[in-house]
Amino acid sequence: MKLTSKGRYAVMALVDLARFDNINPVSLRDISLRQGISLDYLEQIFSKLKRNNIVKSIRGTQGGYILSKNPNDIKLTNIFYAVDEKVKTVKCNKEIKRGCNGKSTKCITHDLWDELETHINSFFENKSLEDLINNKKETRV
Amino acid sequence: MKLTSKGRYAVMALVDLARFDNINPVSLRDISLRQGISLDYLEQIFSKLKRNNIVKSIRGTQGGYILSKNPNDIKLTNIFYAVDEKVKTVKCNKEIKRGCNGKSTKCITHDLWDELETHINSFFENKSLEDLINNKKETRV
DNA sequence: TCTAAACTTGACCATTTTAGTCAGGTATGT
DNA sequence: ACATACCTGACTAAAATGGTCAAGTTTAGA
Ligand code: FES
Ligand code: FES
Repeated sequence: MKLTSKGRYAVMALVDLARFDNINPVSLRDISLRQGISLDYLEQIFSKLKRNNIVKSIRGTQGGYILSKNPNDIKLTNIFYAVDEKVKTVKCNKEIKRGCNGKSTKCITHDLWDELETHINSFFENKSLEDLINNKKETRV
Repeated sequence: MKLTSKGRYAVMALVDLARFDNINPVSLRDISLRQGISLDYLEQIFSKLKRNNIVKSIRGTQGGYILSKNPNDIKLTNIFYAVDEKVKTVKCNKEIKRGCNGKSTKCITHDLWDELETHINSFFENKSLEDLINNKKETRV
């Protein structure tokens, strides 16, 4: 059960972006340098963030990205959804009315995993970008 | 962020085992058939569970496994630890006093991921096998 | 004593996912 | 014009996953 780089980077990059003023666009090159994330990889991530209306892009010299909403309205859930970082704990496909064992009944641990999924998602739903930009100072490990 | 089969199967198998009486050993073959888990794979998992003192083995005909503790004393945490299903959300290595960026400071999202890790682990710490064997009836999806 | 059931161990492997790289573009402010 | 920065799609090495396979050892029961 681990967080992938895509989700981690997406949040990192957005926090970085949000910490700078949201009038002047921030270039991916800057984020790349500051956070140590590959520029090419960031581009992939931001294309998804843009498609999901989390950031706006401004092309050309002096271009970059800006948030398309208030940091308070961007929840981790939205970010993760945008970059396909999904929480998947049950094995079965809930769409199909069929358990992971192929039977029409749920397996003996289905409810447990479902509860876990809800538990994890609640964390993401209750955290916004705003919550992450307040403590601006980097501190010692 | 997803749960791996090893962790899922370990819990499934133990719930299955715990539902049967814990005096007579339950064979992996039975669990395999009931839960639709590969026997060979189950053997790998149970060897870990045994090393971590969660189950006891009884060899020979009529052998099998029994729980080595009261279901109430077996938390999901213990099971996951035994089969190396670890929750890993931070990127850095906490042992080494160094951030994921190589610097001696934490990255801007370190605290967030650390909080997430705690949040997820609390779920596992508060669930015991006992909690999972009460509702014995399989229900419709 | 023989045999079958069941645990034990370690090596092996195909597939999928991850975490990127690379190679081209296109738009735009100066 | 040209440098900067976004945009797009293809590609890939390495790691993780989810097993399988083979060759044991132990022990109950006929
Ligand atoms: S996880 Fe849903 S039926 Fe098994
Ligand atoms: S996750 Fe710990 S420093 Fe980045």
